[in-house]
Amino acid sequence: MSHSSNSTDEILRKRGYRLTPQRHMILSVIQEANEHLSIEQIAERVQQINPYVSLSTVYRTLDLLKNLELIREGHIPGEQAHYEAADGQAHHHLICRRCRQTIHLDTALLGNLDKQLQEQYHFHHLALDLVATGYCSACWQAIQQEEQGPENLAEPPARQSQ
Amino acid sequence: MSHSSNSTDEILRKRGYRLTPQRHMILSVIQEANEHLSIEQIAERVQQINPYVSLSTVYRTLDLLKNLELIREGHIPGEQAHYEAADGQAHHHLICRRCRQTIHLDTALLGNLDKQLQEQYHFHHLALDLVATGYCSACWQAIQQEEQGPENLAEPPARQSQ
DNA sequence: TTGATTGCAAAGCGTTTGCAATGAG
DNA sequence: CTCATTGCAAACGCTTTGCAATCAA
Repeated sequence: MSHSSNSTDEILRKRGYRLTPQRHMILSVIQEANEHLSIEQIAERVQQINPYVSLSTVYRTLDLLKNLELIREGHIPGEQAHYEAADGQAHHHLICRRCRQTIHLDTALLGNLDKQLQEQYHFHHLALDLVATGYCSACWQAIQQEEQGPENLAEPPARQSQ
Repeated sequence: MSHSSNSTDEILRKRGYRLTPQRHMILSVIQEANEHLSIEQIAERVQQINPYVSLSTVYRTLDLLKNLELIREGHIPGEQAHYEAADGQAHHHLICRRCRQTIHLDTALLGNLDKQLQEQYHFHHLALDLVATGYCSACWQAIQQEEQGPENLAEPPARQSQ
């Protein structure tokens, strides 16, 4: 629970930026969350403290903090981008295409992939974002059912007749 | 170069859909491309053949083909979704945050990750989409330069005098 | 006839931008 | 003073939706 403050201030100043109250609030909100937050969630929480912080400022600040690598940005198709403190554990997502259930995957799953890419392509400051989609077991079963439903009820043992 | 046609037609019909000229064109365009295409690119190519195909149809068709798993959808932050034939090799992306240079990564990089997830979480029909971002070596050097550029040229051993 | 499909235009929605006002150095 | 930063409202751009017309079974 001890975060940001002066060291953050220096990081910004070194690059010619200021740690304004808005920026500080936004960063704090992200650092104090236990999960990643969407822009909407961030704005909500910030505006709970100061209702006059504008959405544009949130967007602009998120972009800045991302470039400074103080926060990480993640993406899930069909959802707003989400953000988490850069010093926390990164994680990935496994999503059911049908019910949208989302499982968080540990970064360890990808092993030393960053190092591999770094060495092979000479990229620096790598950040990985993996999204796996499929059908969870419940939905998978439901789908099977539906297929032998109304229309295609006739599906005899022997398949592939073409 | 031999694709779709009758078998595709059956896949659609089995689920109560029709293989309309529009759908066929859209799928063909994707299957005949050597790289993944954005919605815009797909619409462009389709409209080159028939200028009266509407954008909504492209969107609706893409969504349908994706659900039928005839095509795969991929995402790169800041770009439109892109599509490729489901029977081709999947691939991932390594992107430079500064110059946006994009390198295509082979699926092999992720090894048996799908199987792992399948076994551990009992998900079916898994599709993976990995996006790695960082700074390419050229940009990385450029950034280093800038940091000791115009402003912060004086970087004497002892700082923080505020 | 019935239901799927399409084109068009309008609506939606998240994000970005121009600009004047504010504030720190 | 000068330049970074902000709030506001307008502009944007991509995507979705309502609806009447069309088309296949």
